[in-house]
Amino acid sequence: MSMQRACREATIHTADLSTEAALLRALADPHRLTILATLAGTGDAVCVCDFTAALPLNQPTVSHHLKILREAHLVRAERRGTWMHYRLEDDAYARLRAALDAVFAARVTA
Amino acid sequence: MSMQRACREATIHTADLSTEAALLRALADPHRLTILATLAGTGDAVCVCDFTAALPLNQPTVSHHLKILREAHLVRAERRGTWMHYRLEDDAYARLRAALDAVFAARVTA
DNA sequence: ACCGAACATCGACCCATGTCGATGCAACGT
DNA sequence: ACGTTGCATCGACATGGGTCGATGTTCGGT
Repeated sequence: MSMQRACREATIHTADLSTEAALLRALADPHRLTILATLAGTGDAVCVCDFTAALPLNQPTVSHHLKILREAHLVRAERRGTWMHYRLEDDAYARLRAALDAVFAARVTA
Repeated sequence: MSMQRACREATIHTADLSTEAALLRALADPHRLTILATLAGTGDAVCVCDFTAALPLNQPTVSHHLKILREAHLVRAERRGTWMHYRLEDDAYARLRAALDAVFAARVTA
């Protein structure tokens, strides 16, 4: 036998990462990333009309993406008269960082 | 007029984030996260047979997920006789961190 | 050379998702 | 009260993605 009999057994990660996957799935779209980058760039609330004007999407599609980000608790909506303004949730970046670390800082038992 | 006429214009982020979205889309699956967490946890190469044994998926599906991670340059494959072993790409975590920062550290023009 | 084992690929299926037009709803002004 | 405007929701459609069985490919052993 010139080589070992079989591959050594490896300990498969057992923790459930479905919540992290759900959070990351909210990022898996270029238009949603553009929305988030805009909110992060201004650091302020942005009107929906600005997104519908700038993005190559129709208004219902923009609302759809905003809803996904809202349900992922990455953005928050607030009324200002007729207009809706969206801003980043304060812990958005931290929660995404934590999700990444939950995957890669998984040096558990060693 | 009791309130301002319209919402102030906001500068929409113009940079193309499709590559970042493609990278993050490779993460948007709980089983792929489990694979990555296992590779990060062991810090070594892991045999495909370990994944097929531990994951609630059939062998072709595991190969499919590994292919997605491979094409995203997050993992690397190497033969050891009959067995295939996968390991994390060295810059996997850094590239994901960079993708996140490309979105959230977008305080551009100010 | 043959066979078996490990993994990749293929084709198909089904569900999730991005997109849009049409419609509904809420708020403001007249 | 009425119409208008801004946004959300609905229904429909097309595409993409996860999953699996069947098959192909590569390698090692006999």
